Amino acid sequence: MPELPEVEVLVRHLAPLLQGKTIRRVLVLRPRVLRPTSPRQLVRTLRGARFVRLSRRGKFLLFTMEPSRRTPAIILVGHLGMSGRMYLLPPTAPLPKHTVAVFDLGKQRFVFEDTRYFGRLTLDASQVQKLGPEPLSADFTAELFFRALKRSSQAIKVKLLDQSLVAGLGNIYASEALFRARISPKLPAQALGRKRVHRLWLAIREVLTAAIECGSTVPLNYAGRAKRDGFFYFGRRLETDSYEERLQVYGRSDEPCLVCGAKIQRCVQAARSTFYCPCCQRTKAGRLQRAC
DNA sequence: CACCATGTTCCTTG
DNA sequence: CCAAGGAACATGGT
Repeated sequence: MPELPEVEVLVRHLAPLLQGKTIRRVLVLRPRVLRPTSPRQLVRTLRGARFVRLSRRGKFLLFTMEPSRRTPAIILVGHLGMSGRMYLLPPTAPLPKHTVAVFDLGKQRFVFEDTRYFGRLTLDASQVQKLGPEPLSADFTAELFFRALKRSSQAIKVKLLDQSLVAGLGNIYASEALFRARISPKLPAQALGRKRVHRLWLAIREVLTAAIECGSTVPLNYAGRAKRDGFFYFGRRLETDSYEERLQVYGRSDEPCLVCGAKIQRCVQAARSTFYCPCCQRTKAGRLQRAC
């Protein structure tokens, strides 16, 4: 369940639950997911360590740990990949099929589960340091964004997935932000003028903020086995009432645009699906079109 | 069997 | 150096 808002909501959920807890035992079931850290290395470093702080950087979770021995401060880095989940379970509960690692905390167990094993749990922070600015921080300015885009001929949608440009956008919110900014995903990044870049900059921040707000409002079941769990990620506030769609274009090909009614299109860019309204998100600045 | 999937990295080709 | 395309990683759901 990745992308910045999901990670942010998870971090806020986990932080108070882990705060101050000591890891009594470390169990690693999928060593590959730790790379380049070895299971032995992880066990040795984390056994006896205490959770001090949990934060987020892009799509990464950063666990600041107080070491058990007189060693340098520890940062444990987590990434959920496509299907990663982290949650607490009672020690008696059976471990899920695709468990990567388990931390024994005494009365509870902290579980990292990841069906596809694309995630990461490691002591290597090198990937984190390559990240661009946090989109919701003051570091991410429209001017900086404009200058970075000006240097790239890549399609803007593809560029938005570049974590060194801005950290945390993924395939869903990239499409959503472009729709909100009424910019075609196929435009070369450098073709965007200041005005559009500013609109996109704002749209990115709005889309992410709204998603975090939505996820924070809804009771989420992190450990639940539910297939289509009530993750705000998938669009609806709750499966109960409220038709309020959070996602306006993603996954909606052939459905009507909520603004103009035109059919939402799907295309493939960099081997990933992009969703957009061909009418609201035109390639050229252009003027009104009948369908809109 | 086919196709799709929230992510990232690596490789080849031009 | 850049960009694009494909494959890889691995496991599911529809």
